[in-house]
This record gives sequence, structure tokens and C-alpha cells, in this order.
Amino acid sequence: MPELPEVETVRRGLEDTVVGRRIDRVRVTGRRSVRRQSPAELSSRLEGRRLDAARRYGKFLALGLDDGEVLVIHLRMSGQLIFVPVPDAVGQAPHTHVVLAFEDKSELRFVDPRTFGEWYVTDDVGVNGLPSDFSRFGPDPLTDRLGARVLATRLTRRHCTLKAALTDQRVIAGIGNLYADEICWAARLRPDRRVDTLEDSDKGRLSRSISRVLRAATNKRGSSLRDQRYRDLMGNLGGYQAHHEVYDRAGKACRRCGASIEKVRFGARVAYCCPSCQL
DNA sequence: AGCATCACCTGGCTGC
DNA sequence: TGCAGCCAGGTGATGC
Repeated sequence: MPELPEVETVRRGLEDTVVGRRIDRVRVTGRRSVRRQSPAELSSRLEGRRLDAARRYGKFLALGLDDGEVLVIHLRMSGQLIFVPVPDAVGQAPHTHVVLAFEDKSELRFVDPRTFGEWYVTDDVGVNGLPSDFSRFGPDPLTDRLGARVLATRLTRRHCTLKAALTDQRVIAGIGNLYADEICWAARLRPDRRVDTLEDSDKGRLSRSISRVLRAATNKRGSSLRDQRYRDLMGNLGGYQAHHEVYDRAGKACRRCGASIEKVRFGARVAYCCPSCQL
């Protein structure tokens, strides 16, 4: 499931491939991927436009068009973008729901088995080139500075668990299930710890861990899990899975203290953590 | 206001 | 072997 490091890897791929290309034809075949507007409307607002910029905020992609509008793409659980330079040579993968065909015949294809992912075009764009309603999200830890003081402010008057706060996009944008667990381990804090019990020193470690884990994962081009679902635009796997400390490591030894990693369940979600060195 | 729960969806896994 | 049933997981809506 793509989170910030995976989406950032895809964004960089988009910058290297489709930015600068003009859209010739849009094919929407899936029923659910375009739902805020009709597929016909989406197509007519895209066809003839040139892609001018590939931006990202949290887990959202925002592709700037040459008329000022923005194409927003969210991959959600299983969405994948594939760049195909020579379409005739490559058969279309199952669950391909949207295709942008460019004037030079190359294609950007959207594959999404679980159909949670979404595409829409909006003209409600701020000066940063992002949709105005993205202001409801918290800071993006890769592009905004998220120091201990800022983080502490964003966590005040909250009584939820640390993991719930980390994955709440209104608090911080871009963190999901996997990286929340990895960040908690790096900060030596339990994911089910109540945020109102955190000391200043905890928040300091937390802010450093958020930045460190997300940067390291982005440098490794994200994580591909056992299903190898996540791939970048060119079909390459990510490399950060080899560096996971807790995620999907139940029963294995903590590489910091040797204790057995636990899979703990709270609320409707599951989290992985070390019962010994996370407090 | 803020927190918890649910709906959305389907490939893949578990267990009988 | 076959199949039913469950699970994952981000976001937004709904309920409390």
C-alpha cells in the first residue's frame, strides 16, 4: 500500500516521464476510478492539455496542467501507475482502469485491483499548485519542516493512540500503517501509547524518527511487500522492505534488543512493535 | 470538537 | 482438493 515514500518515488518517475507531454486521448474503462465527475468530463478536461508539473502532498499526486487545472491521483490501497513508452509492445495488465495516451503514443496506465484509487480534475488550485482543500491536511514531513515543537503543537489536546495520530492525515500527511509502525520503533515508543502521556523528550525522538524513516525509505524507493504489488512507474520493486524493523516481523528478533516482535491489535487495526524496547 | 466505527473492494490466504 | 470466509488498508461519511 503506497505511503509517502512510494508516492514520492512515483512522483519522481512522473517528473522523468510524463511531465512535458501532451495528452491526446483518455480512456476510462473502470467504473469506480473516476467518481467525483463523469469520465467524459474528466477526459474532456484532460485531452489536449500538456502536463506541466508532478507534485505530491502526503499520499496525493497532483499533476499540473497547462491551463492551470490539476489532475489529482490517489493510489489508495492497490493503485499502480505504469509508464509505457511503446504501448504496442506491452499488453494491458488486468484491472487497468484509466489510460492517458500522449501525442507521442506513449501511455500512462492506472492499474488498481481493489478500485479504491481515484482520479479527478480540479480548478480549485492554490499558489503552490496543489488543490486548495489539501489545506485540511497536516504538514508533509518531506517538504515541510516538522520539528519537535511543531509536532508537539499538532498533538496537543489529542487523546488517541500514537499510531492513530501518526496515521491521521490532518495531523501529518503521508504516513500509513507500515511507516507508522517503523517510526514508533525508531522512536522507542509503543504504537498504542496515548499521545497525552508523551514527554517532550519523546516528541523530540518522534519528530526525528518521522523524518529519518521517511527519508531512508524514500532513498530506497519505497517498500514492496510480499505481494510485490508496489512497483514504481517503470515496474521496479522498492528496496526498503529489507530494512523493516517491525512491520510483518511478528515472532522475529528485535534487531535492537533481541526480544520477539509482537503483533498487537487495538481498535480495528493491527500494529507491530517490540514489547521490550518500545515504551 | 474529537474520537470510534463503518463502508468501500477484491486478491490471496487460512482453515475446515 | 475445494471452498467458504476472513483479512488488509486509506479516506471520508456517519454515529456517538
